[in-house]
Amino acid sequence: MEEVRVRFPPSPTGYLHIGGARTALFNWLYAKKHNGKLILRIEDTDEERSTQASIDGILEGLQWLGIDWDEGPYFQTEFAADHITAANKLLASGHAYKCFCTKELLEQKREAAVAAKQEFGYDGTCRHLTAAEVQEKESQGIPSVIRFKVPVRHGSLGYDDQVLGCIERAYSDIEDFVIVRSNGKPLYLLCNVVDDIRDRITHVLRGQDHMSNTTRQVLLYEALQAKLPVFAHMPLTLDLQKRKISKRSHGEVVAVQFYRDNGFIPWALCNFLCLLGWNPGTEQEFFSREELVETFSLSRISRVNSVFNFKPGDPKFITDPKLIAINEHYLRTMDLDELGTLVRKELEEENLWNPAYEGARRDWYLATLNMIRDRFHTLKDFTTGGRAYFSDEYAIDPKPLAKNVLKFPELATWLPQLAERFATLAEFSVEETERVSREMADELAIKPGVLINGMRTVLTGQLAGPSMFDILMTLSREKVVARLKRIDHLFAAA
RNA sequence: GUCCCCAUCGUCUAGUCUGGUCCAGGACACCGGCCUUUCACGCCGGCAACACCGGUUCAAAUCCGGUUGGGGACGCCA
Repeated sequence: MEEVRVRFPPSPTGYLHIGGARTALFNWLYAKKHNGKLILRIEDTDEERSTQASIDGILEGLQWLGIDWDEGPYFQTEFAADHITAANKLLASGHAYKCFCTKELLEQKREAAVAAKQEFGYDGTCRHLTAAEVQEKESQGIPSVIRFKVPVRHGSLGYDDQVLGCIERAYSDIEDFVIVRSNGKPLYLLCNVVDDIRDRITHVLRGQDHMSNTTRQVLLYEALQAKLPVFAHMPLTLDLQKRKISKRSHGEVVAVQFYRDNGFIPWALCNFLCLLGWNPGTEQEFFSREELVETFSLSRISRVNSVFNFKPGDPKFITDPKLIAINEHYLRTMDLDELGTLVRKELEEENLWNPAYEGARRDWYLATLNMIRDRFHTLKDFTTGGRAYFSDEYAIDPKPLAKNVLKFPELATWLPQLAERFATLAEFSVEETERVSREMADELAIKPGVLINGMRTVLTGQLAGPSMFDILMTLSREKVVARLKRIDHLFAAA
């Protein structure tokens, strides 16, 4: 059987956004599923807008997501000769012609047509120029573009889309399109096809915004006498206003980098993205890589555009709530060693990493992550809300400080007294610490919660957290006693 | 103006091809309860949708037609 070869061809004119990432992911999944190859091709033929920063951003984004490619990255501009050769071939075979209409004139005509609410396609002015007329214009030095000559046929052109079914369009509705600029540089429609032919691409999986390109490119394949790949157009991702998402209008939240910078787990993003416009036909929503590769199929891609549920300025959700929920799910269920590696990066960035966490304190490190991960949302929480587990320098959140500590001024003496009892305990265990804590609350005739919650806030800086006595064990007797004793400043400041 | 695609809870979606098992299932979010030293997790429960109008049929979310709505494309961008 023919090898499956798919490609992801971003144009380096901006950062990798979630729509592009999803396209890459679907292609990657399809390649993996069929033991095929994914080709990465940077389509940099727009010299004015392509940037190196964008290329770097796209590559980094894909790598971070874990989407690897088998060939490339190829750069489209490096194959300019192929594109020119193909254009000349089309010219020679009568499938294309030189057009001398100026950009300005065309724009004028178009504007007039729009104003008059008329059709505004190319009118075919240069389509029927004789060889002599062409020669004369060229001798006068008039610049020209090369246009594809759409065949005059009755009926319509169709192709079988793997997602949408049979797509048809009347030949008469397709206008002659430019394939080479007047400066000799070939355009996307042509380059893309020439490269796909050269790269032996068997399946073209891209967004529905390319549908009209596909119709024209089918013509190109035919004229170039190349075998047509299989096409599949996936639905677009829109915002709540049903607008196409773009970094310009939506900001960082649609950029893949945003998720890396905000502590998201790469695979959680992939898992979320795959559910946007695709489903397995079962009620399964979480997939390992292997499961997703196994389950993925083009036939289950939706035909309906999906909405990225992001509300700008929402204080509770920095992005689509479902994406956050998926991230939380992986945070608390993923393999501890893997989590350890991800959290290590976060700790290192904040100078909280201790090499012993990979050695003597490995068990402590993983057990601590396991204890605190249940109520975290992102990897960032390990260095913010979880900071007190890794450093003695941590801030006390003002809200719990007021509610759990300052509200009971007596804690200024109670907590150091409790520390003293901990210090002299024969056995520093969950049971014993709880016993003496409750015992002391009894003696003082107060609710145990006063001591427990006060302790929590002093020891972790937080309003809430894991079971208090587990925290005690994790922190160690020394730290607990020390932290509970030096609390004068908390009251002094207030 | 022309062409193409689409239409189920607030959002992601199952069900549409192969009409009846769907007074429409799951997830997220939201609300309530249980658990509990806190907050989460977890568990249990609740709210919430077939765009509209016609037609076909014993029977329509499902088939057909129309309307409306949304999206995409119409570049010497990709």
